[in-house]
Amino acid sequence: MKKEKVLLIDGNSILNRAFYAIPVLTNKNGIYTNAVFGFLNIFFRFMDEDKPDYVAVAFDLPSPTFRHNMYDEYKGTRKPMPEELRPQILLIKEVLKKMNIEYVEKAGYEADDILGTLADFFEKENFEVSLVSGDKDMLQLATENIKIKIPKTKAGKTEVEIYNASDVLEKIGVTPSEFIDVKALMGDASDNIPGVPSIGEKTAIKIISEYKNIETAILNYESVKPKKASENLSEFKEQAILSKKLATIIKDVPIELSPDQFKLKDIHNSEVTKAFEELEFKSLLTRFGKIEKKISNEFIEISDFEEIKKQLEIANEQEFVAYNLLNIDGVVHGISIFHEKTNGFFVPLNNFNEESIINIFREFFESTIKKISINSKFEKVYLDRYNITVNKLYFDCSLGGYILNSSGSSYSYDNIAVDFLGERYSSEEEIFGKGKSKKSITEIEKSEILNFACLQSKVAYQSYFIMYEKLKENNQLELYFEIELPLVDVLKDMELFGIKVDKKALLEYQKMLGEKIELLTSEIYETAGEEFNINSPQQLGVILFEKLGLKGSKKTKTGYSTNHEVLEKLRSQHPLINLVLDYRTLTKLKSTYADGLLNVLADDDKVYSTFNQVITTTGRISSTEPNLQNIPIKMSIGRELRKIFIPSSEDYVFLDGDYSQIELRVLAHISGDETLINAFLNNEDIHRLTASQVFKVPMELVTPTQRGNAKAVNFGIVYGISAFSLSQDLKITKKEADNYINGYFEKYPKVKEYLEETVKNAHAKGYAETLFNRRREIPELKSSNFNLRSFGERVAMNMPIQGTAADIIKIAMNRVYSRIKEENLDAKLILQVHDELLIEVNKKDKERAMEIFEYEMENAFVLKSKLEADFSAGDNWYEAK
DNA sequence: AACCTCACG
DNA sequence: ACGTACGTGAGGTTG
Repeated sequence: MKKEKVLLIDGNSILNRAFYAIPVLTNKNGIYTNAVFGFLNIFFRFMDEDKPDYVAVAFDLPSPTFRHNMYDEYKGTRKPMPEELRPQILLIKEVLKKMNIEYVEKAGYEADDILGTLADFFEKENFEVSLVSGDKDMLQLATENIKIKIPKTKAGKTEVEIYNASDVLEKIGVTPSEFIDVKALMGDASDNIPGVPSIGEKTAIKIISEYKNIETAILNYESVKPKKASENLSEFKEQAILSKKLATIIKDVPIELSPDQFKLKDIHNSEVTKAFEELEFKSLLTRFGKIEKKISNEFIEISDFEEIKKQLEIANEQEFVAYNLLNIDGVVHGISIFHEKTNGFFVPLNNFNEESIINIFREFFESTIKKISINSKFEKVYLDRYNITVNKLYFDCSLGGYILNSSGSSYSYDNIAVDFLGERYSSEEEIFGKGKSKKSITEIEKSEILNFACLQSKVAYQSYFIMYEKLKENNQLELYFEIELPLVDVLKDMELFGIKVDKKALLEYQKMLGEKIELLTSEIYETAGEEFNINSPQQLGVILFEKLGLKGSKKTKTGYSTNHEVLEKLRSQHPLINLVLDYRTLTKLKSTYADGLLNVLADDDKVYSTFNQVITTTGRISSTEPNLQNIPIKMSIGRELRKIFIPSSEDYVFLDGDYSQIELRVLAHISGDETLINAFLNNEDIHRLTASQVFKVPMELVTPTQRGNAKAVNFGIVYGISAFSLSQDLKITKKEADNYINGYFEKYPKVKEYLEETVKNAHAKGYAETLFNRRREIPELKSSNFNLRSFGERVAMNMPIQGTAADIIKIAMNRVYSRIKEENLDAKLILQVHDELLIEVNKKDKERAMEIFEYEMENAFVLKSKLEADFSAGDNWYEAK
């Protein structure tokens, strides 16, 4: 007969592990839920994988009356439990009760001992036992019938290490019972097992595998190696014996046990569903069938042209219609449509029918029906190749999700469905896989593709109504409809137009770099006395700090730090350093920029970047493939690269507009600080002014160093300043940095007030916001972890400043874009670099375009501190800036 | 995939 | 006492 299976769970250990693996989560009532959520995920994973018939969970329950025994004395020094975790112990127990899962606790006993007792009991009852814990200590319990399973988080995925008795011997090198002695020798601070000094895991395993137990090892301590271990083994033998007692998990906790009480029954009941809804565990609700919809025949696939036309006629009568282009890695495989009057339909595309089918949809796309979509910029860019302009794109759900909370990881339909509909559907990754093993669409069952495609437009349609209400409630409709949605078209045109590259010049630049790098490489090998991979920080570290013995190394997680800051300090110690620094500069330029740009250069000698509108937490846009927002400018050799970016033909020139100090102006405006506002109104040199204020010298006597330091202070203020970081940055003492900051706040008191107010507000509301009501949730503020909380506070100070600046330039982009259209100018907005815009214009329209450009940038919004920008024109990006 | 480094605002 | 700047994207090495 097949053995019955029991799943034993180390409640405290798994809850604890889950707590630290998942960022702090709360439901809308502010109840902490991350540990419970993580626990349940692990629990259900083992339910699915092991399919046990019986389940038991063990918890610690220390008893106050036990305080005086030796065992508890050692427990006294354990760190207190974080405030966010404590209530979750009760919570998980409540949830387990609702799921009819039996948990076991006994005053004065740790979960370990209860698990030992349970495992032993079930093994004797002839069960197959799985024991899940985050703790290696459990390995001593492993037998051929008791498997210890340890979940480990690797790269966001949970992998499980499984050990039976022979696995322990194979992987650790000792038997399970010998593992007790290993642990006793090495000790464990968190369990307050003293161990034997100087013996760590490696030595302990070596000793025990040789002598089998502590007692024998002590008897033969003279022959134990290494010497230090031998001495300590003798000197601390009592401590070693005591450690063994502490490390031994007991198997006879006095509890009444019968298998029946642990038999699984009715986990998926309405009580649990209610609890999960309350806790907002939407992804877990799926398994309870409540929300999950096994969609069968709900959606239809259509290929017949006449039928498509008929369906589109119905769509044409609706007020709102959601559509989706099924996009897998940039390739469109079909179109789905959803609205009130249908269940949704999907039209597959292939190379042969694509053009004719899209032409059938043309009328729909160009019609005045209000359209709802998820990733509309991609779709607009795609449809442009058929010369289709989507009209009345009314709502884009990815933008909606982003505005409602900019810290989301992605706004794909599955995430939107969970967040706004409380429904869980398979993500692209779940269906197709990822990386190398990503499946092609032909490998997926047709019905699944049908579902996947139709659900996207269905989710878009249904989410729209919910998002709209939330945007309204948050006062974000204007941000949505006046700023973000119009920007889709601006960015779309920027992506479509691209930017022209002087390929010949770029190739020359690449060649020049290649030659210089080659020379430098041999020079470096010669100076170092050997060949090594200069690109490897590890190898470079060995050369610098071991072979050459240079002083002043800093450590990273994996070895020596060799970053610019460290190398800079070493400059004078060895001629190799300068060579390496130059090498770094040149290889960076070559691989990231010269090679990188050539790799993405299209046949028409243009690069077509993608501008992502829903990535950053502050409201900025980002640029990828290629990233055109980090083209070198600070160093002259890098800056040269800007000469390769040119207008698309001879008749055109670049116009460049660059906001001056937009973030500090925003700070002046929001805080209302008169000194700062007046300085900006008079276009004073703001860093000089700050220097004169902080260092108490007249403006004209400010030294370049003072100005530089003041500039760093100004930056620091915007980033959410701390004296420590400022001192690091300026290489001064913390005390001096403190003085700078105090001096700053003394002279700009309203800034101080504002920053304090903002942090206070963010604490109260849980989010920070810009002048235009863009929000960023900051859950870190609730953390009991000092670092996380401090980070939250810096973010709370920075986000409104960086974000408002981002809002303003977006407004400017929209206006410049529409003015160019209205006045029919032969001009294109082609680039945005956070505080800078680049326009390409036909020389005939240059003057008018410049007028509009200047006006719209500087009047995008009225700041008390004024918006100022610098403008110039040129035949390439280098000249135009 | 994680980490380090470095380009920009 | 804690351990730090804010926001990005890309290329290279390494386990």
